[in-house]
Amino acid sequence: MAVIKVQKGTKDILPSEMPVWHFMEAKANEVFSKYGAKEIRTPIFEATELFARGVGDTTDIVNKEMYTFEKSERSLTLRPENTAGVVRSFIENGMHRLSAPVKLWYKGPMFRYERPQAGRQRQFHQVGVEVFGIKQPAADAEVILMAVNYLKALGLNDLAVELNSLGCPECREVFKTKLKEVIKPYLNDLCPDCQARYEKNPLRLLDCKVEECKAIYAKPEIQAIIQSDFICEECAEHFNELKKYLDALNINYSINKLLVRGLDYYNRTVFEIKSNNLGSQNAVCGGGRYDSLVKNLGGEDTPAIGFAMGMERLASLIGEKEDKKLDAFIVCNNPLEAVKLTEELRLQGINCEFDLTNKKFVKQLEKASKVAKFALILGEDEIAAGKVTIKNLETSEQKTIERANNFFTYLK
RNA sequence: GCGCCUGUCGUCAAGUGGUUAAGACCUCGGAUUGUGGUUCCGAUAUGCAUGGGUUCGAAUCCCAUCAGGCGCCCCA
Repeated sequence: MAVIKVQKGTKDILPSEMPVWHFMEAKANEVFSKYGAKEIRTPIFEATELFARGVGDTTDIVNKEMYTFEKSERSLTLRPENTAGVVRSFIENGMHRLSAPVKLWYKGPMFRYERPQAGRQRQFHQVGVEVFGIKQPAADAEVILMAVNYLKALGLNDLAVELNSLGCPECREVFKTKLKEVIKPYLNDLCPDCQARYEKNPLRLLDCKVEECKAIYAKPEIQAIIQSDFICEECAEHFNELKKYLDALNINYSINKLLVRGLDYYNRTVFEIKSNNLGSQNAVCGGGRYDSLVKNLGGEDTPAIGFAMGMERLASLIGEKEDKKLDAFIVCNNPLEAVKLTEELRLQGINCEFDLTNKKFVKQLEKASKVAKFALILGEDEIAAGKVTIKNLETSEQKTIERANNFFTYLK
């Protein structure tokens, strides 16, 4: 019989890995709650159109990476990211009428049909935050702060925050035009990808990793455009304000003029947080402002900003976490007494097990020493006397107490 | 979609053409009929991803397929 295996690019998260995941999830709730954010869970599939209109149909994510299927003549898609879904819910539930800001956080699986590699899977998990209703740069600062403090709470240092401003649609258009103008003479020397980008999404040109292209973009007249502060006065003001906040909050960051996020909905602030310990896929967090998305998806004109983090990447930076041992393992050769005592202890809030196969005493004790902090010995003598012997498996100390006791204080 | 690398027990592996495919961990059983985890003994791959081919002989060489890893692209 052929064995059925996990699908390419997907992974089981095994019991041994769960401590790390519980840790990430608990910290997310803890940290984001401090900022007044509430958790939201949206469906794993949505109308395909949501992503086409939301994420943008010039992006790779929408063009070639979506899991799309038909059902009852509807086109549905497994979510490749969660911002579009959260925005859809925000609109559908009239959240623009809530007192701004509306701060939402989420965690869950996302799906992209890509070639898997280190730090990249087809089903992966993101944890993220979206803040709606505030156009002031204070919101940008707070969102970045939430990301940084969450990473800190996970014990991750050595992370670099990169920042850029894409400007608003108007000034971006001006920039695109100028950029295309100055690059035009070299168009034929660019790599095929770049030639396509030139038309589709000129900002992405700057991301190219091909040496020949990089050399072209390094030319003085092109650098002059790239490094120029092309953004309009209002956008520049917004960006400067943000930087003031970050400085005041002692958040280290660097300006990366080449930072262009791959999703179409971003405007003004974009940021990324990178690690040097991840190999090729080194971004743990990406985010930015998306002031026109809510309106584009049919909602009230509502500014918004958010970020998402890849939880598998976080997990690999956090490393292994020890699994907790059971509080107690019951050593007893009378199965009826064993199951009764075990249930009594569970009602007292103690995690415990007994030997379902009723093996020999020594075997049970051996098992106890592997899986539990304490062995509770309930032998013929103890049963007759209404007592239980508690053995600390690390120190080997043991004492016999009345069975009527609450064991919680002895075992925790 | 493209390039490079890799597939030997549940896990980590040795083996690079010549008899029964090392070893370690895990698991299970025993030494040990109420005192364990650091001791000792034992059990566990008729098979080396799958299918062909070369050869007297293949885990080992060749081809194909499949799977995985890494890199490009893109992103978390």
